[in-house]
Amino acid sequence: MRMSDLITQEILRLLNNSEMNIAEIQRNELANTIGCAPSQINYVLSSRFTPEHGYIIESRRGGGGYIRIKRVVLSQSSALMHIVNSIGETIDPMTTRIVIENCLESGLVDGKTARLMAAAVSGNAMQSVPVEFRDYLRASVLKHMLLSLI
Amino acid sequence: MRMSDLITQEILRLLNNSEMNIAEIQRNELANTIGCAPSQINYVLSSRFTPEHGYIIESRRGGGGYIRIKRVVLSQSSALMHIVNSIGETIDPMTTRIVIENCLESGLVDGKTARLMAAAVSGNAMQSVPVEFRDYLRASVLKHMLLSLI
DNA sequence: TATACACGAAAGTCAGGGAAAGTCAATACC
DNA sequence: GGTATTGACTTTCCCTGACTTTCGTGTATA
Repeated sequence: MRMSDLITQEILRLLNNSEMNIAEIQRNELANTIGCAPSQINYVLSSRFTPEHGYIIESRRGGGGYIRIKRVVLSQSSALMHIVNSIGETIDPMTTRIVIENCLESGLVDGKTARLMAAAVSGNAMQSVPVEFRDYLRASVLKHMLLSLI
Repeated sequence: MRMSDLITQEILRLLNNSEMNIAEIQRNELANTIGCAPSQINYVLSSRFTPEHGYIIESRRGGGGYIRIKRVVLSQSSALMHIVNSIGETIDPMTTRIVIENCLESGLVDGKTARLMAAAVSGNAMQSVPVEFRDYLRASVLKHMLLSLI
């Protein structure tokens, strides 16, 4: 069995044992008990516990540091997932506006959130990057924001 | 639990017990009851109770000395304006995190909004633009989002 | 009486070390 | 060719101890 699978298994076990769908680990400790390099943990987290997979990671360095893995429970948020998946590599301002308006109308987000997202991907906000990057950037930022709502 | 967390907790407790949002401590005494080096108190104050975080510190040395921590309460819009103005042309991920956490702790934004903003300016979201633009972009996007809340 | 000075009791500063997580490029394994 | 794995290096955060600065007070002296 592969190391990455062992690590994945262990994290899932912790998540299942938790009422709150939260697993908190110490990187070096876990790496030790499993017997792998600490950085391997990062690899597993960044390849299998991404927001796209329905997980949120937060961490802290230094003494008493930790890594916290939250599993997101899919309910009506699968609608958001659907929207996220429908957004490609790039998105133009017009389509962006439509996506946000749809979210608002379908009640997935409230007015305040919609305005916030619109502000984040507005033309004004993106003037500091060259035109050729903007559609990529807009897609990426929009997707990350939508995922954060899950 | 980390010492810095204990100290933080105790100061917050004192602040919450105070009508005036003022906590007054004696450094050596607090260090003693908690069981840490006195200078550790300074560390906590300078890392978690800064003006950026919405606190003002004043102190006095010598016999009968003290440290006074004041929590500043601003109106929401002026506080947001203040934060926006304090953000320059560029902002690095670290400072960004502090700004957003600050907004959260001071109640300017709720948890959901904080997560949304963090997602919008996360490193992951910005991978599609070259490194040299990211700090400019982050500043711009963050400011636009904050302004949209007013 | 008034001034100066000494001394102790606080808080402040800073360099340094240790503990943890993050990053990345190179390599190994399907 | 893509996925795993590692190790070296970096960054962030925590904590301490030695030393410095500031303040109040008591005391000696002109």
